[in-house]
Amino acid sequence: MVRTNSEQYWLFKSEPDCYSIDDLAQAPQQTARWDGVRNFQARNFLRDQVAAGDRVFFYHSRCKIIGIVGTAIVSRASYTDPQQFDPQSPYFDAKSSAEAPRWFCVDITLTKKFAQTVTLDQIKQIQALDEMVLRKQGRLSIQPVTQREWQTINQLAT
DNA sequence: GCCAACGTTGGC
DNA sequence: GCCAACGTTGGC
Repeated sequence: MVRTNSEQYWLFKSEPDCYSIDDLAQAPQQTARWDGVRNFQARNFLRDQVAAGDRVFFYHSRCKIIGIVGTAIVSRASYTDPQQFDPQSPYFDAKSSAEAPRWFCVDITLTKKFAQTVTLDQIKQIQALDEMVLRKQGRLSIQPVTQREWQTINQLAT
């Protein structure tokens, strides 16, 4: 994938028991570090593609109401995830070093919490969303979204 | 909480 | 560099 000048769209997954959109809403400046990503494909997106100004769907997984719960904007482009160097952290990685860091993070800022979740059930029923990465690669926690998918889901949310 | 799918690790 | 074993994700 080639980086273009225009903003790009992403979907970030989180288990709400771990970190929910309400946690983001209550964070200082409604901004949080999106860290702890420990999957190489997701890491590559974070490190190489996600840019400041890109738009993000906030997705709740492994919970009662699964789906997209709101939107955020990338407020800081990728930097090394400090938790990989902290032996106390669950995200510590002994194989990583300052010279060759393995893991990256970005900051996101809340832009909108949807009045109602756009549920996975809904997404599955809409033909325009058949090609979403979400539908094809269930386990990828950072994934690209097309402009058409972005618009379709935003329309559903209003 | 189960378990299928799939990513990662490590012995060979 | 293959692939079995293992660990994790995430919908149900």
